[in-house]
Amino acid sequence: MSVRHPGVSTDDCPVREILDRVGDKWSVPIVVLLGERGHRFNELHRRIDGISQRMLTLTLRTLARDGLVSRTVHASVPPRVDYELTELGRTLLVPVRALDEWAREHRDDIRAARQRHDAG
Amino acid sequence: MSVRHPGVSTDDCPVREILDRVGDKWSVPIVVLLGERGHRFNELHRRIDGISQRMLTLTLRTLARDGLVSRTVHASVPPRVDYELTELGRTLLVPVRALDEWAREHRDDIRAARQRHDAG
DNA sequence: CAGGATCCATTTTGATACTG
DNA sequence: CAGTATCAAAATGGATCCTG
Repeated sequence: MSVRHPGVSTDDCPVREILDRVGDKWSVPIVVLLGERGHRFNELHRRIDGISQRMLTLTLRTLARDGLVSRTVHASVPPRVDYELTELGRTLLVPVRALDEWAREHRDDIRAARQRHDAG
Repeated sequence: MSVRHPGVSTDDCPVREILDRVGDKWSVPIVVLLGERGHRFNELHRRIDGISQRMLTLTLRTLARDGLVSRTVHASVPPRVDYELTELGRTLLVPVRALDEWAREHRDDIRAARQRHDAG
């Protein structure tokens, strides 16, 4: 478990590698919603407050590229595209929810720390 | 547990709030190293591959402001400053390590998905 | 409906040189 | 040793308009 002279580079720090992928502004909200159930494009657009069409497109594209989200085009008029988590994406929900739980438990601690800091 | 019409805004999504804080390029590596033991400034600088003095300073300052890291100045010549996780910071280590574990287990899956995607 | 294409503003990060 | 200060580059995100 221990290493001798552990530098932390991106290569040695897989968690940084995944934060480079889902640490952006919109990936986690998308993953969380898709964890609930599959969604269509505009459904996500409506439910994610503040996201632009552009960022929704880009983020979904990256998530699909990384194998976390699947994109299913139904040949119909009007077009219909469904997004859902892949199996890999669903495994990611576990640590994401752990982080979410931590966040809910400790957001006030962080806010309080900030206020103390900014006051003093 | 369930909500009726759950939009996802930053306010409703605490996990996004903490990713805004530790989702940057250097916070997690720093937290991980400090989770091992306390470190001095240049010790961190040496162990974190590629970080600039400036980013180390800025990131440590933010982590301290958020109450995740403590900064202890020893009045000595040459100066000595020790950084360590606060108790709050240590609790963060739990979900961060969960994410780290996920990353170690699945980084190859993501890489493979990328290659498939970029090939096809 | 589900995007694509442009252009622009902001944020984040890095390089470099200097200091108590 | 542990930072500051300044400047520039790069990544990220948003607004707006257009289309199969």
